[in-house]
Amino acid sequence: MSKRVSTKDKILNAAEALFAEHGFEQTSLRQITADAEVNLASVNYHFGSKKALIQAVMARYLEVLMPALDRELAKLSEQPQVTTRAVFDCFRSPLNELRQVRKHGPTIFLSLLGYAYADIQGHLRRYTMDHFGDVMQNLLAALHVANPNLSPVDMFWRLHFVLGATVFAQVSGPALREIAAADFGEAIAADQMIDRLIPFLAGGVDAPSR
Amino acid sequence: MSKRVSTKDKILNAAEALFAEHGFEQTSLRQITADAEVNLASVNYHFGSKKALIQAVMARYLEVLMPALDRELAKLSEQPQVTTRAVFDCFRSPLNELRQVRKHGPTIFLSLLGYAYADIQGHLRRYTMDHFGDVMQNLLAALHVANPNLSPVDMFWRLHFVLGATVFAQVSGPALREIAAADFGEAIAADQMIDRLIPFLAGGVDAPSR
DNA sequence: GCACATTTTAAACATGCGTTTTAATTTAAA
DNA sequence: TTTAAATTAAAACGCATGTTTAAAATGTGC
Repeated sequence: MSKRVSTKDKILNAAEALFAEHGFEQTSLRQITADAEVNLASVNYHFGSKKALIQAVMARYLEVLMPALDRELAKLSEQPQVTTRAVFDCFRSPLNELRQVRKHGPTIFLSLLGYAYADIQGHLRRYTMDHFGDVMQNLLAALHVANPNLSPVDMFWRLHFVLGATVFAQVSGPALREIAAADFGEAIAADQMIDRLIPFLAGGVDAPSR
Repeated sequence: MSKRVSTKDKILNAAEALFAEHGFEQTSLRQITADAEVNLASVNYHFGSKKALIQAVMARYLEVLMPALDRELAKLSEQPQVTTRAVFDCFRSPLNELRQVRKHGPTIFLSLLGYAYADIQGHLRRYTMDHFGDVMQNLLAALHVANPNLSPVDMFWRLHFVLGATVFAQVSGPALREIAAADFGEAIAADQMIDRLIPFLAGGVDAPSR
């Protein structure tokens, strides 16, 4: 009944799970191909290199998320009033869409984004910025409308604090949830974290600048 | 005139600079020993292993910062009123002290903390938590006093959002400063970033929880 | 100045990595 | 069914890593 999965997709699926859990550099092609139950050489055959595989994994997500986020931001810009909170709420439905397509989609994507961002070598940073640059600009613009009192350079930094809090919480999410469960006897699902995150981010961006 | 520097210290100095710039995993013992101008084997001779070296580098910072931060938090707890902002200001003087001892001390320390925190394998996470656990608790307590309306579990998460924004901004600091300089023609020193960061963090922690 | 412990050095070791090669196999078209 | 292309498979390559070894050099106490 179930459709045959191509080698290419088997690799992508195994790779994204391992990347999200261990990062790009720490994940070997041997782990990936073992998990995917394909031959080691097939990665280089289908993708050319490990770098290209990483970019392909990211592309699968960016192609879904980017248009969705752009749509939400466009919708928002038609509103008479734009609050910081409303800007961040624009992320909710794209991420939820992603969750429907892929169970752990948002978690994986944000983890990937975190690792991509922390990537010093920059080949991924350049790649993601090429695809994310426009959305970044739209985000900055929307946040500026919501917060005209903040200087562009202040907003630039705050947007990166936002990104930092987000991806960091996501990357260390499993460990943190473990600690939280032990300390508070309360399990926190990944999709609940964004509910905790958004108020924090909006409060940070809306804060007076000194 | 200048004192002879021991091999051990030469290794520690070279290691911390490279760790802060490239992370723990991406830095090889060969890079470290080349920069330190010592023999490759001396790392294993003096420290036993790369893991032990990493912990020794962290320890040098923790031993300076932890007591200083504890002192500031204790001083704060004697005040009649405690605000979230005041809690975060407790970091200023310990970090400045660090800067006087080591020129790029705060930058390096926060970068190290970031890499340590992102470290999945956990040997460093466990190590740093052993040394940082008490301060974490004191921080949580102080923040709870400043913000009694927030539930412990909410505070737990927000503290980690804070940590995320901080270390992330620090780790990607060089690249971000580069972009900022290009986009705004404005160079931003590392020690000015904390002035931008603290208002953001305080605003985030003080935000309503939904 | 000698004997012993400490430290430094150079070389090799074992392991894991991304990649390439070459042959076997499967797939698809004629 | 035959033939050519696409894919899979196993093995090896070249390189970088952390670590270990054993000899040389240096320092130290008597």
